Amino acid sequence: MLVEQAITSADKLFLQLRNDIVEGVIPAGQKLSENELSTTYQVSRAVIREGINRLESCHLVERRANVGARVVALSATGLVELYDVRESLEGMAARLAARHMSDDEIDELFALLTEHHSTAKDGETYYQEAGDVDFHYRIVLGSKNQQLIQFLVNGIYHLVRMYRVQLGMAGPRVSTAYDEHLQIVKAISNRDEELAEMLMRRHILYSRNNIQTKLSD
Amino acid sequence: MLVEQAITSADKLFLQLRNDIVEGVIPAGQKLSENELSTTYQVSRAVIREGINRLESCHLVERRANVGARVVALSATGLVELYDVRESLEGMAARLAARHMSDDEIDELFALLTEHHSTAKDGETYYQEAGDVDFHYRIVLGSKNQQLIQFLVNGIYHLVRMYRVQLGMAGPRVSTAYDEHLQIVKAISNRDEELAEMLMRRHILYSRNNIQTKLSD
DNA sequence: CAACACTTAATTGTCGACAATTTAACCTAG
DNA sequence: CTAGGTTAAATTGTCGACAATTAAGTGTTG
Repeated sequence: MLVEQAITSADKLFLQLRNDIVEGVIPAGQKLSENELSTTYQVSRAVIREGINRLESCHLVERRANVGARVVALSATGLVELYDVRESLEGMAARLAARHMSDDEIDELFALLTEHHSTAKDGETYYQEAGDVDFHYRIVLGSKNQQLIQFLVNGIYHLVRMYRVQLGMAGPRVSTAYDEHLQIVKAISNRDEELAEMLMRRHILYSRNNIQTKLSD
Repeated sequence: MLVEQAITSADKLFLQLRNDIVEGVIPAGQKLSENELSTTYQVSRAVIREGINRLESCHLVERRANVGARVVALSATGLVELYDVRESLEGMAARLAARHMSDDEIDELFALLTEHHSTAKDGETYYQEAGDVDFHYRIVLGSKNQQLIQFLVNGIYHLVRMYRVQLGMAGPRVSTAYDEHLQIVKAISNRDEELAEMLMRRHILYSRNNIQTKLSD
C-alpha cells in the first residue's frame, strides 16, 4: 500500500524505533539513551542521533539540548489537541479530494468500502484497524496536496496510532463509521467540496469523542 | 517576541541556514554540499548534517539517501498547496483562539491592531511585514494548541515567508487586510468560533489570490 | 538537618577518518 | 558518432574518540 523502503541503516533504525514507540515496546515518556540504544541496536551513535532527529520531526520524541531525548508523554489534552489538528487537515483533505480525485479513484474507494463492509460482518476488528486507516489514507492521497500528505502520513498518523494502540482502542463504532465513510465518498463523488469537508470533520469529531470517553475510564 | 535561543553550535548553524534560505542568500533549488558548508561555516560535517536534518523537518530542504540535500524549489503549485494547508490550520487556530484566548489577550490584540493601523498611515510597508506576521502569530498562540503552534510557527510560516521574500511580496492589501483582521478579532471577542474560523479562512484565501496574481507576471 | 559548594560520573555535542555509494569522465565496442 | 561499460573522483554514510555540558554524589558549613 505505502512503500516506505529503508536504504541506509539510519532508515532501518528509524523505522524500527518508530514502530517500537508507536506499539509501546518503548514506553511513552521514557528517556532515550544514545549509548544504550547504540549497544542495543548495534549501530554507532551517529546513526542513533540521526534516527532520533527524524523521530523528533514526527513529534514522537522531544529533545532538549545537552540533556537528551524522551518519548512524548500521552495525555488527555495532547489527544484533544491532536484531533483538533487532524479534524482541520483531514477536512481540507476531503475538500481537495472532491476537487482532485479521478473518477476511477472514487470508484475504487466505493469498492473498498463495500469490501470492508462485507468482511467486517465476520470479524469486526479488521474494519476498525486496517480498513479505517486505508480509507483515510486514500482520501488524503486523493487531495494531491504533497504538503498535506506529508503532514498527515509522515507525521500525525503515527501519533494517532500511538494513542490508539496504547490506550487500547480497538472498540466498536464499526457500523456507524461505515455509514459515515459512505456519506463522505458520496459527497466526493458529487464533487461537493463543502459537504465532503463538513462530513469528514464531523466524522473525526465523533471518533475523538468516542476515544475521549474511553480515556476517562 | 518569540525567543528562539541557540544553545549548541548546531542550533546556531540551523538558525543561520534557515535565515539564509528564507532570505534567498542560498537560492531555492540549490544543492547543499556538506563539505562546502563545513568549510564555509567552520564547523564539522556532523554539525552540518544536524542542521540539514532540522531544515528538512521545516520542509525547507529535501534529502535523498546517498545523494544529498537540496533547498526546496518554489513553484506555483507549491504555493497553492501551502496556502491550502495554511487556510485549514489557521482557520482552526482562529476557532480555538475564540474558545481559549483570555479577555486580556483579546484586548491586547485590539490594541495591536489600532497601533499598527496608525503607524501604517505613514510608512505602509511596516504593517504588511511585521504587523501582519505579529497578528497571525498571536492568533495561533491564542489557540493554546501546542501541536498547531508547532506546525505553523516552526514549519509553515518560514516557508510562507520564503515565498513572500523571494517572489517580492511587499505589496498593498494593507488597508483591506486591516479591516479583515479587525473583523476576525471581533468574532473572537464575541466567542463566535464558527465566524472566526470562516473569516480567517477567507482572509488567507484572499491573501493567496493576491499573491497568485503576482506570481503569473 | 538543610543548603550550598565541590568533585566525580555519566551523557550529549563535536570532530576527523574511513567505508560505501553515487556521479563523472573516459575509454572501448558496435 | 552513439551506447555501454569501466575506472576515478567526489559525496554521503558510518564509526570511534575526545570535548563540553549536565546530573549525581559527597562532603562541608551554617
